[in-house]
Amino acid sequence: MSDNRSVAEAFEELADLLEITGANAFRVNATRKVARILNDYQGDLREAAEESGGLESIEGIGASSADRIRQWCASGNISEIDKLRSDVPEGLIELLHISGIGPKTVRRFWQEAGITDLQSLKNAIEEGTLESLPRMGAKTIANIAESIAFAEQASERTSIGIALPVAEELAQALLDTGHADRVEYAGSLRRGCETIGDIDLLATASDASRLVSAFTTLPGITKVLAAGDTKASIRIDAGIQVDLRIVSASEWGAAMLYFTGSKEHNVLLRQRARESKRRLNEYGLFPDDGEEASPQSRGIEPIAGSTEESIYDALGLSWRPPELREARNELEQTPTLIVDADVRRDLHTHTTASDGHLSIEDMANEAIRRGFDALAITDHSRSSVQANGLDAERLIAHVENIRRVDASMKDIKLLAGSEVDIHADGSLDYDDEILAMLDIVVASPHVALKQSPKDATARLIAAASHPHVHIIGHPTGRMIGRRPGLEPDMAAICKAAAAHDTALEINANPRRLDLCDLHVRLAVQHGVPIAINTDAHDASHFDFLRYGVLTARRGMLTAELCINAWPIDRLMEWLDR
DNA sequence: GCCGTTTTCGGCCCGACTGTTTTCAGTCG
Repeated sequence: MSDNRSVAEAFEELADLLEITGANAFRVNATRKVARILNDYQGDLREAAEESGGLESIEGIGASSADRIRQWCASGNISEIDKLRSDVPEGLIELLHISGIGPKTVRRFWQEAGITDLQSLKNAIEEGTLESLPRMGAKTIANIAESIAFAEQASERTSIGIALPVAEELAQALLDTGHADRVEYAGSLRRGCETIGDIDLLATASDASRLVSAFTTLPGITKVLAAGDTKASIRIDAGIQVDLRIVSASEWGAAMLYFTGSKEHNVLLRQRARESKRRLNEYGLFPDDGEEASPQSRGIEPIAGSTEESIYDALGLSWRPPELREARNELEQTPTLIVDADVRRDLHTHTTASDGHLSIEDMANEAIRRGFDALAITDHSRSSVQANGLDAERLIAHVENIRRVDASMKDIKLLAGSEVDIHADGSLDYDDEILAMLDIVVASPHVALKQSPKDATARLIAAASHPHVHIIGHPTGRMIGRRPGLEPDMAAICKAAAAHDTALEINANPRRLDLCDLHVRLAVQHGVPIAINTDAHDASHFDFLRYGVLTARRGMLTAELCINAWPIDRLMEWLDR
């Protein structure tokens, strides 16, 4: 694990411990914010710690957090966390992460019922000892028991590759009931996050209560968590929670803004509204007259609210693409981000020659069907034995096949390539003379993904500096939620890639999304060319493109820097260089 | 704990829903 992530986790734990001990909520929030900032931080934390005032210059990190980070850098731990750990039973932290149980409840369980972990909570529920606590009725206890059961069998977050199609189906299902006028998904899904906690749907309807009852009786529901006049939550059998909020058309923009988040972005906007004596909530942007009761409940007319644009405009900001609403560089100028339609070709795909499911012809026809002007066939190299990688002899025959099919097809340009393994030491899996005969070389790490950051950096710099390499494929080799992959000094990789005009790939497979959004941002800042490829092994895998584009947009990628979006002549020149 | 062309102290985003109360605390997003 990288230093930055380790310290971020320490601060996350500190926030949990503070919450359980009943610390000031603003202090807890500030601590969580520090954890998030450290997690996003792309610089060298140790370097910043050594520089006088280096840490304090990062917005959101004050003197005491800076001291704690320096302490961590020097000794590997933080004394306040150690102190709290000795006071608070370790098992309480996992209770905090169960839906419906918050810090106050954890604290009461601990201090008033002697509960110290999940098991003792389950025992207390079974023995009925919780009911003696105030404000702890039978229904609350039953809900907690159910949340525990759910948490024990469900994984924490869902891949965007699963959630996005489900959200689109649900939105269509609600429209099909005839009770909704408009339904769209919002939340982390709309922001294009790689994983999502739940699906947020926003709707307009002439009869909200009928839509709520239609929603809570959709097929495939395992539990209705809440059902109010304008808001309802369900859990569906895919194990995902889905929230529906029904608003009027005049509130649509404010609600979309609020429901899309991120929470931190909303806070920024609301702070900005307050600075100019206005008040932003999910019903609109209102003048702030100092009254506590909500303005919409007092019939006050909003300044803006029907569209997101109108609200940003009234706050003196330009509309912000959802992918960039993460409270990172929010005031930075937004370039025109790449869109799906900009991508004209896929430069990393497989066929039956290695571990793909379709022939060269079938892949080419699928690419034509999707409107691509070119397709690179890049089967695995010899070391990827598990993927039926090609030795030099098979590769030469395969290249001949690709060129023969290419000659027979008018509507697409086929590029004969390879996805060449990058060995642990940075050398490649084919000799230079073999590589030289290929149209395109994608070099990817597949093994030795646990090597040290130092070795990983040297390995990837060597590959990015190789004269025959065009693209570094899935640079870290991570699998989301399963393995972290390499953790190189990405800034150093970007410098090498920029110097040698080598592209870094965003592998669009939703299980990978590698580069991740923050690495894309770094690469874009270094002017590194970026490839967005699906790594398709089958026709349906071309659908992954959208996830790659969302990740690219989160990294502020423009079409200009994306080699898949260039005019074909420019690409061919670049490949030939 | 963080922050400051109003403040170095005193603020810190805002509302819906539930379950428990009988006016509201806690949780969530």
